[in-house]
Amino acid sequence: MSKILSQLNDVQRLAVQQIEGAQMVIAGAGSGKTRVLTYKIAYMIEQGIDPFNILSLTFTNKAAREMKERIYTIIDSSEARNVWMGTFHSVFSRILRAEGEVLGYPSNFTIYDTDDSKRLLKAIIKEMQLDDKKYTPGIVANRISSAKSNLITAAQYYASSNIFTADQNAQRPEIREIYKTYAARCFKSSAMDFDDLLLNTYILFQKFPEILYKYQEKFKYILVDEYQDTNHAQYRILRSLADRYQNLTVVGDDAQSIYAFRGANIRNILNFNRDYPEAKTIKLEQNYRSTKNIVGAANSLIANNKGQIPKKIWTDNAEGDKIRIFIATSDNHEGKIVAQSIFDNKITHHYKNRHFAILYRTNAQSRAMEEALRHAGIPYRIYGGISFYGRKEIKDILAYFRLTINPKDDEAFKRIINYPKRGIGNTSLQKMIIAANNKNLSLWETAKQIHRLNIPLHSTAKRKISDFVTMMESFQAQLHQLDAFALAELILKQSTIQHTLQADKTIEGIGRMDNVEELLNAIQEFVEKDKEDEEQAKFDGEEYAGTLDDFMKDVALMTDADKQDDGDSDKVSLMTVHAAKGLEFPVVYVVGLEENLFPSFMSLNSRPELEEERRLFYVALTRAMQKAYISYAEMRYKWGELKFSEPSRFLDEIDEKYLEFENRPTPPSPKISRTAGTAPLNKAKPASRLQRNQSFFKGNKRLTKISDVSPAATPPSNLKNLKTGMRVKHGKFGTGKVIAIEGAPPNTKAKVQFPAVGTKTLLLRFAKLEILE
DNA sequence: GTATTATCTAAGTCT
DNA sequence: TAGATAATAC
Repeated sequence: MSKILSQLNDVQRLAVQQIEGAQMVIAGAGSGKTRVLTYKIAYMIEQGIDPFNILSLTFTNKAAREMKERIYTIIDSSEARNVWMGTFHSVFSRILRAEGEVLGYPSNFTIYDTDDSKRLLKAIIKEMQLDDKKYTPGIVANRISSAKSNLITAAQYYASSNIFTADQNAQRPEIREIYKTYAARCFKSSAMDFDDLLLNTYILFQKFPEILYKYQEKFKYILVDEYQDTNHAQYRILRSLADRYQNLTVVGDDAQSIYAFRGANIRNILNFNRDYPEAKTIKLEQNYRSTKNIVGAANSLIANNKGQIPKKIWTDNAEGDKIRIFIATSDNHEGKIVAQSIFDNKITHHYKNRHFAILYRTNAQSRAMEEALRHAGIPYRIYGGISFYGRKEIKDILAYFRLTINPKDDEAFKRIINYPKRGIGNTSLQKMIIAANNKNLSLWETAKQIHRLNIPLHSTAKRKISDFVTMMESFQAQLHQLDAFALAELILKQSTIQHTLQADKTIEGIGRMDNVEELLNAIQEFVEKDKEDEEQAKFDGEEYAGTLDDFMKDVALMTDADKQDDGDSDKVSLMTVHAAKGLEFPVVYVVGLEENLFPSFMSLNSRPELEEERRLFYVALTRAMQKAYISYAEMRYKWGELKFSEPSRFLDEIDEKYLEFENRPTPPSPKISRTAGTAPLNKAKPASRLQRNQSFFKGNKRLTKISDVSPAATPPSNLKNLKTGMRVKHGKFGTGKVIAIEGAPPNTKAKVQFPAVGTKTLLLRFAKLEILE
């Protein structure tokens, strides 16, 4: 038997050996899914299939990189580099850069990230003079995004009476206008947003059969990871690509589908056999990752979902410890408990920092964890949140790069026309925008012709604008003369960004400078790596010159997960459960298991959404190899307010035999005097499990918001008893006297007379007033 | 046009 | 709480 096959179990081997035809692998958590994919590709190459004919779509670019490396070692050859491997978005952007011309896009098109899209939408909404309460960029962006994910173009959206009616009913009839304008503006700027990468690829293949044919011939073998999370657009593209040869392997687990919110359609995996009647289905049910307790707990949890592909996940691994549940008094306390537990585990069981992960539902929860870890001297790394490329200082610099590469990029233009300050303020910019829209020009073209166009601007302003144009043109001229690093340095200097940043000696300023350094390092690394690859690239018939536009190609698609690990870093990982998909850790802490948080309050209205939350928790639990901990806090800061929370219903869904409740530590919980009657949930202190079971979930009645922290709960919010005439202390204004109280909670305001600063009206919710009586 | 201050408002997950 | 925006003063 081939060496490759001998390293697999029977079912895995079956999956690997079937090269031809359609195949669906249902891979339970920890069942060696990646192993199957990796070995299958290795095996295909070993069997003589040309790696150039293989397309492998992974969930992150990092996963692609790691898979390639593993294939190198399995087949002991560098042939693996010729496999096309990457995320849907990165692979399709590559195709669009090569072929997009027929759709009217230059190969240097910009990829707008969410931030760019929302800024543009905001500008459009403002131009159209719509009510920005009804039309928030977020809501509109979601609407447009889901349309695109379902392959509905702006024109189709506009023409559909069903959609229009739906929007009308939602009090947002203008969305079709916004979408239309938005699409036109993006096109004019030679820009695509994330969804466009899919939509346009689809259109490309539809409209140009000869191009589709070319890629069908190229990708005779297609493998897709995390198939349960593909959306309609991805589904349709795959279908057309695989149509000719039907050699399509999809791997996934319906129990781990957690991306419905961005259009993932679980039916894709459920209907695979209908789409490909000849397809073989293979189920990987043995879990190699986790202990019996963890697998058992996860199984008992997920059993609460309906309508799954039936499967029985089991394991041969050791029994392991029961899952321990920590009950904390507050979010900060939760952080301390987790940090303490990590500390203990390190000492007693000799774990390294990198063996731990802390998983949470929302990014905001990371703060309490960070603080506690910092305090305990435990190094950590946060994935996600505001990613590196999302930082303002980085985005500003990237905007220079973008405008250098694609001068039509209006969002980049707006970002940097007055950064660093060069005296072209908002008024001038607005005038330019109006002129640009009237003449149907990009802002760049408008700026270039600023002297010729009839724009009511002062001549000084015009001169400053043309200075800016001259500077940018000098960068553009260097684009293919200098390598990325040299040009980046030049831009930083000439634009005076470097100078501006260096002048800022505050801690944040230094931090920003550090980030810029890091960006430069990344560019430097890229240039060097590119030089190494140059030979190979030439062989591929591509031009890899290590220039800035090369560097920028993938930046927008880069996520934190894709970032190279900074060497031998031994750090605890902090991330959302979503970000943890596909990863595993010896010890996992899942924190914040509270109603309205996990499951999220957004999901409580419908069964499908609740089930998705449950799958999410399932994903979280199954990341753990040896030990899993779950925690929740009885009180948590939300929206700047301390709120009571309830243990998550999911805790009760796990079979109790897998759980072990920590003795409730008894720190001096603040004395709580609940006002009678105001608390519909009379169980702020979930003292016993029994009590919780009886009370917290009755039918599917949505829980009343638990917002009324009673007056005595915390000193800063001890303000319900505030009366006129009282003396209070304010952090900034000093002591003063209350002269009036107005408004109803939560918007109660107090008028306070401060001897030092005069009368102030303060929102009690925010002002930290202290009563001095 | 810009710097500073006050006020508002958002907080779900991601390519 | 923190970041964004509006209002204000310069």
